[in-house]
Amino acid sequence: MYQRMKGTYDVIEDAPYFRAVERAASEVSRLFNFKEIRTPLFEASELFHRSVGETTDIVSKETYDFTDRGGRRVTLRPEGTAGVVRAYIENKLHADPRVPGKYYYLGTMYRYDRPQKGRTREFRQFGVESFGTKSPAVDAETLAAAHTFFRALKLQDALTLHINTLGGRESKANYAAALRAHLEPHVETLCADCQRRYQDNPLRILDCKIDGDSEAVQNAPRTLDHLAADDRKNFEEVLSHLDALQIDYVVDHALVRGLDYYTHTVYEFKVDAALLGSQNAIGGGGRYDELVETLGGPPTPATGFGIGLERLIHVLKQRGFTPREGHVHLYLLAIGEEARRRTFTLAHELRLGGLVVETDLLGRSVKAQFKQSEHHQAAFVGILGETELAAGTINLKDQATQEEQTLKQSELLKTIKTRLNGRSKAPDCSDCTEKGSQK
RNA sequence: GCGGCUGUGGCGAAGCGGUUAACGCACCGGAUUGUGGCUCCGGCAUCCGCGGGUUCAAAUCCCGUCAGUCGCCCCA
Repeated sequence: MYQRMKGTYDVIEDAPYFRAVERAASEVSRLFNFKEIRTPLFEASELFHRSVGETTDIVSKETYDFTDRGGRRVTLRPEGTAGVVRAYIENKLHADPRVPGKYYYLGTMYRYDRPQKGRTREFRQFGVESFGTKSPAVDAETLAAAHTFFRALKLQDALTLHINTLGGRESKANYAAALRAHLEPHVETLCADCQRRYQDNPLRILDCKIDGDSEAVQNAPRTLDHLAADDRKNFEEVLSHLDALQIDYVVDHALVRGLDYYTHTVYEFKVDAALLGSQNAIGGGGRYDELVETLGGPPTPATGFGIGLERLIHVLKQRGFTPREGHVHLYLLAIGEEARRRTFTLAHELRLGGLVVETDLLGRSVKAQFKQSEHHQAAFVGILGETELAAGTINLKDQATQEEQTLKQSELLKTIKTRLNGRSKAPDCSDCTEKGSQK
């Protein structure tokens, strides 16, 4: 038997959750006027290596790299930003007079990681990118979009926004140097990973789980103390914009992020560890003012975030969120061959009228047909036998009340719609009435 | 990339070396050929993730492999 590849899974029962979340994402994007962009699932390996960073965990051990039949080095996208930036440059979107240029994406990402709770090799993200300005208001606007998205899913009080700033290129470099100088006498005491980070990317030592609590790291200089005046002002403006929007946050000086392209504002959305196992980040993002230029475009500051959909859904489930499910409105039950021929065509007519209809196609016994109607959780069962066939009527049984009435087949559609809409709880018939009214 | 645990029908789960693989739920058929959900009767794993080994004998022991799961690293 073939089985799915490690770290992948089939979305079946969860499909309604994804639909709900994706719908919220596109709806929020519409409100904030982010245009949808769909970029390829794979790109030249070089693109990700250059943008994400050669020494990052993502590139050094988690990318899906392969050589295609033409000998090209190809990589399945591990995150969304690099591809969007590539498309931004290649399609000359910087020429668009609407600045900032605002885009959102929804799609699968691939990381060759060891799967565990909240982590698979193929996963989905909703992300947003805003190009063309350093304005702190834009950072705040993207965060407002994320906040609105979480609010739409009633998740805003389950998450905490952790935020920090790395400063611009110079501040970042100055800080890295200061950090190195501070840690120099302690290098020997650091874990093996951090000894490597000391060379490659000292900032990452700050959020190391092993050394993060050590005295040397605790007493390390803070990013804020090494910021250029402008950088500090910029960060303060982001925060004041968030205050103005009443978006809560925690300034977290140890927050560094694992991708090299970040500058200035960086942030993560975290949930209680208990909800997601050891994974507590549901999304993250920040500013990447150098990346567009690094990848060959004109100097273009930008900012954006990515949010993991399956982690989000995991939290939604734990909080009791249930997506609206599809319901079968009517199960048409036939007694006898002649009647079966009629239910077959009747089902079609009613579907054209906007009802969700099931009927027996296998010649099942009456008892078996009733069982099927239960399995489908049909709101109504329509029973058609010789008598009804001759009279042009049908017996309509309301599964909620068990009441059965005989009515004309021609009145079925109207009767069912009326009664479904009059019902306080599900089944929801908004879809069928919309379609019905268009006819 | 590293470590722990796990893998028996659609699902849950017993069996842990001795020969027809418990049981519960679900499902299917019948009692009841035009009205189901209760009850009763019957059916439903040529086989215990896969491959190999040990043994007279393996679902049960060993090795490998695949998958799941949890943790580390890191991130979504």
